[in-house]
Amino acid sequence: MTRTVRTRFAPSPTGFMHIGNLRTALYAYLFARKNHGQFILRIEDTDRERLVENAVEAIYATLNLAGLRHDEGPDVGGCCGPYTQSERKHIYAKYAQELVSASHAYYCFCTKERLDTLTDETGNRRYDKHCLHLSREEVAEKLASGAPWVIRQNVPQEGVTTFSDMVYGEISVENRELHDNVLLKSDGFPTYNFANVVDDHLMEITHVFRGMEYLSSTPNYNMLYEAFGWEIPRYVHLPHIMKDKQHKLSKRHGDANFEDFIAKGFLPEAILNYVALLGWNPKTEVEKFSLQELVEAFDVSGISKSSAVFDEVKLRWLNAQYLKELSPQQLHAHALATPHYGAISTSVNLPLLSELLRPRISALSDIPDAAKFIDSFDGYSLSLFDHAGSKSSVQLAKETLPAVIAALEPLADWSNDALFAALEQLAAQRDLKKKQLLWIVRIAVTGHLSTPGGASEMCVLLGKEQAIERMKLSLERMVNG
RNA sequence: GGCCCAUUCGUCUAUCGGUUAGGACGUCAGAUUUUCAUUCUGAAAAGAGGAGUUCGACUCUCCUAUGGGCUACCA
Repeated sequence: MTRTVRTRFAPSPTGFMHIGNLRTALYAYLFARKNHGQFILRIEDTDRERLVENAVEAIYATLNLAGLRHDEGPDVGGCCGPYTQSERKHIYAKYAQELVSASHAYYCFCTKERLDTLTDETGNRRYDKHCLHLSREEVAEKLASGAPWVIRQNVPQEGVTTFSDMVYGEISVENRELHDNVLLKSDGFPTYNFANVVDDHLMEITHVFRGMEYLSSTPNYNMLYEAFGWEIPRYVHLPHIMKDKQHKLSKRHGDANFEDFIAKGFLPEAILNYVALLGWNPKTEVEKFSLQELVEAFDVSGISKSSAVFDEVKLRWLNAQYLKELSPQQLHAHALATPHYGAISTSVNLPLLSELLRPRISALSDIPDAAKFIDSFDGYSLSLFDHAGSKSSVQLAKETLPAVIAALEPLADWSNDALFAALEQLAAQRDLKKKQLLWIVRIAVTGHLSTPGGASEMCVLLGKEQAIERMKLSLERMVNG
């Protein structure tokens, strides 16, 4: 009988959520959901020096934003709590003792100075099992004297350990390459190596999803499982997400965390979708997946072994796909909720602006640039009127603009249709190509090469008064210039 | 240095011994268009190198190169 699938996401609260972590969480979540299992959140706060305030809250917030609901965790409880490692300190101590009793671990009293002498010429340090050979009496004596101690794993130095990973397959390591890792630190907290094994077992984790940096230490974990007589979980090691071919995505280099991308105006579902595809292929040509669709499509066999470079350009494309599917009202709501509408003067029809912007931006942060013409109009370069594609020029603009103003000023109906009809008619009258005239009007009214819509749309957006005024100003500059 | 892992278009990837090596983003060129954008069509673009195994290798094996990871009382 197979056990219920249980996966976990076990971040340390050392800052915000970076993209690699998010993907690990995603895969663990997808796998659990796909297999009707449980997804557990565990906080690994055993390194007291690296704790960052509010980092736990940030983890909850991010998971929530991403829609990765956990079934068990510090905030929601569950059968196998507590889910914060610092609250489980006594548990690790107990299990460490158990290992000591069975000679799978031992007390070590070596000082940092002694340890430093163990560093070889290549800069490597390898513990020499010095304290393993202490007699029971000597250990008791040192313990009683209050000397600082740690508990180390007693790794056999002969033989080979082989394990199987669901992504990387069979991997073998010579035991003599393995170290007597510290299990329990002198502050009484467990190391990651130890806490992980104990917790994953106690929390009945069946599938361990984690970065491939743990591949080399997996034999150590397995020896621990074996020493306890516990069932070894299935491993799913994940390739790294890279900034470029050489460098891992790291928060130290600035970007690359989920919150930043949200702030830049990417939709959570687009980020998740993109990240899911980095290192995993769904075996179809479809690229757009909702979270639910990812759950259905997810399969470990599609995870690749090699690392993937994070490509923001493709993320932008995917995000644009999501943006286009939003209704104008939805996009408007999104835009208003971000700082990107902050700088835009309220003199224009903002909902209309949102609608015009929708097919033209790939992230909400594109808005300020796209809407710049609204608040910066003076002093644009008149050479914008010169455009070969539409056979337009400053000279032509100078000749035509008075007629445009004359035609539009009396217009009572300032709708897009009415404006477009009027301009079309004017073009015919003056024997101009529609394109020529529209180019002139659009530039005259916006002063920008690229705008979120055509001439008539820009007139509607700005409103009659401002549109006419801008045309007059543009004309004035041409005449005087 | 030692050990572990990886290597297909610029990027993400498909191919799990026999394909004109496919798709997507990006790029470029055309078409449509009320600018820009969207949309549509098309093009350029790849198996790190070398030995094997095989009738036949991108695919299997080995070597080399390159890149990454581990080698902490960090996770």
